[in-house]
Amino acid sequence: MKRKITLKHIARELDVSISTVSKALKNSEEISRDTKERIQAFAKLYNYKPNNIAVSLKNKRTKNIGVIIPNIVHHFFTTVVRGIEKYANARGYNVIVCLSDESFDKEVINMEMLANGSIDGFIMSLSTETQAKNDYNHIKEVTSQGIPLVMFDRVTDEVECDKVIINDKDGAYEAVKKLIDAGRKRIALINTENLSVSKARTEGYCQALQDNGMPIDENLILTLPFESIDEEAIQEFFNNTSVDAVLCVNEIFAIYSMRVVQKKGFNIPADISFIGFTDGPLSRYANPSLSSVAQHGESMGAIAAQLLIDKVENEEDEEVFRTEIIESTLIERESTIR
Amino acid sequence: MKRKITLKHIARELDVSISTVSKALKNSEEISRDTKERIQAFAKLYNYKPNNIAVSLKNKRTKNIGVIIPNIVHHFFTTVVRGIEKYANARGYNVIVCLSDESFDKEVINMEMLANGSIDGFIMSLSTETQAKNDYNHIKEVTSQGIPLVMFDRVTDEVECDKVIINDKDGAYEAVKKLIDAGRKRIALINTENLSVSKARTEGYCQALQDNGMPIDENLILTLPFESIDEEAIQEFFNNTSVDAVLCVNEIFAIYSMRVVQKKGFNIPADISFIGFTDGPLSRYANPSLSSVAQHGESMGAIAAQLLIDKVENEEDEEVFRTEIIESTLIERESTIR
DNA sequence: GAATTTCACGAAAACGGTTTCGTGTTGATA
DNA sequence: TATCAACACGAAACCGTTTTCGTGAAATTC
Repeated sequence: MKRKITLKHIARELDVSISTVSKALKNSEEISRDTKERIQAFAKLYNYKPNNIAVSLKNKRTKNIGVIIPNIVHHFFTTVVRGIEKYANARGYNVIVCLSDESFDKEVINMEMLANGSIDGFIMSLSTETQAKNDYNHIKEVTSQGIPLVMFDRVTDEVECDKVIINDKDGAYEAVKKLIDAGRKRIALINTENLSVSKARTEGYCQALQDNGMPIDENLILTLPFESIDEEAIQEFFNNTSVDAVLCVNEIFAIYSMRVVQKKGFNIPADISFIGFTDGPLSRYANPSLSSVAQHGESMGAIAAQLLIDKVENEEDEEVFRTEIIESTLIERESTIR
Repeated sequence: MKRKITLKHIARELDVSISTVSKALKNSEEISRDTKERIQAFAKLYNYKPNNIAVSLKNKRTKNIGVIIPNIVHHFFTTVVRGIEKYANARGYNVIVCLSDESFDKEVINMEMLANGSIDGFIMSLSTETQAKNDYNHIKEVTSQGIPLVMFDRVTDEVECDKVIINDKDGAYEAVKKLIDAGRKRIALINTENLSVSKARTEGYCQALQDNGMPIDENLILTLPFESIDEEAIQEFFNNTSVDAVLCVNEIFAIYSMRVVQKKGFNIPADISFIGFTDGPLSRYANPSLSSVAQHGESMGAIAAQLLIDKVENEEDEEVFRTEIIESTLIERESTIR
């Protein structure tokens, strides 16, 4: 077991001081060419790499960014993480991923753990529980310490920070508009409680109906507790409600609903059209494939990472916060008529 | 912006030494009850939390574990990450996730970055490129420095370390056995190049055929470059080959193949049965739903994390390496006949 | 009352780097 | 030959902890 070599070892071995070694490895002008070459050669030979922890302590920069998401077994969030990772890595940062598991308490614990020096900044998306509770003190605590934060997707006005969101309202609006233009009259919405994004999508849905002189029928809206599928509720809904199109705020609701109506003998898209949110593998490989509002998670992640790292590396912290809005894209597939 | 408070601040404020503060906060017997109470009250009031970096430097323990996976937009890997996270968090560890993106170079870079003090140990699954190249020097380098490593799923005999795998061979064997028992005669296999798991599954497939007196027909085996679906190859395969059952080494191949044969007018499972690997959402929500060999990613992650942390926290590093084998489970759904 | 413990705390080293500043040597300049 | 800048390097502080060891004062023992 060969132990990691340190500046001290090199210094002792080459009979120079630690400072000289440090400077030589940084190619400082202060050190003579001869000495630098000796030291650099030796360091290379023994594969010297500075200890990240020591550098972090000294520089008060960890080159780590903390990412807190509600769930990682979730296509959209993974695409975001991938975007963050790629961008952050390219700028020399590592990503520490923590899962809140949709729980307020875990979100708090994770933030506190990471806030004590482990990271230079946060990227996060709120847990459902936090959004339901509407308690953001743990987040304010962190920002008030001067730790940069970027929120994405599930955000809140209660916290002042950079944000990256998709235009959920527009995305839903456009989807519903498409359905209306295709002649659909009874357009249902399946949404979810508490979630900020679900609210925005619902607004877009309503707006589109209104703008086109169609009534908003509460009976056409099914609100489910959360992404865990309440199969009975969905079946009951389609038993009692006649619809010719459905907008779902996520993939799962859509896929499951499609199966339900297919089993009831309806044809998709002839009888009922479907549009979902989150353009994941389920949408792509469903049968029929599902038209979906793409959220562009990867660019969302990249932009979030860029905002964060720019802020981290920018000395003068001008207190100006930006909200980047990413346009969603409707991907049309077999579940709707072109 | 309230800055983080340190031991030094508390010491100065309360007119004691730093050591006294440190000990008092650790409830040391050395410090008088009075002083301890004063210090603890003050620390609580100002919400003192030790700086992780400083503690890490001093203790040579970061309480971070590095996870390197080929891809995060991938159901199986995310379940593993979730298992790791949950277990690690419960034991007070953070998880730094790095993506190799199936690239050898990125795998190397990430390992080197993390190995310089950022983490106490690694959990990883090999990138395809690494498995194809068969070059594991970057990994040996890390283990030779005494950094504990646990490999999962995509592992290699070339590196001595703890491993967690599923019984891929048995999983495939059992699946094929099920198909044979159901009277299938022409059982195809769609697998992938280079991947260790794909090889094991292929062995299981062949073994099951042999054990049941059935020939291994090379024409019934389609080997695809990687998980990116080569649609043409699949279509061509089914155009030229008559089969009554298909085993696929992943979900995507299976889902896509099902669509191909459905479009050709075959009924699943009456005409052709399908079994995939990785029991993800695609399998669950496919139409028909796909029978699949479940890999139990979450327990895999948890076990990997346990092996790692046990090793990290175990002083006497007895050089004994374990390979945990997790039994896979065949989940039967609509794509096969019961 | 002197010697010895016990108590409660502080000084300082250490972790592994970075960085400022000081200093001895050299060669050039007046 | 005295002066001085340039050069090349080292000493030491510092980041925020932990931990060992030392020590003065009080309490105990003889």
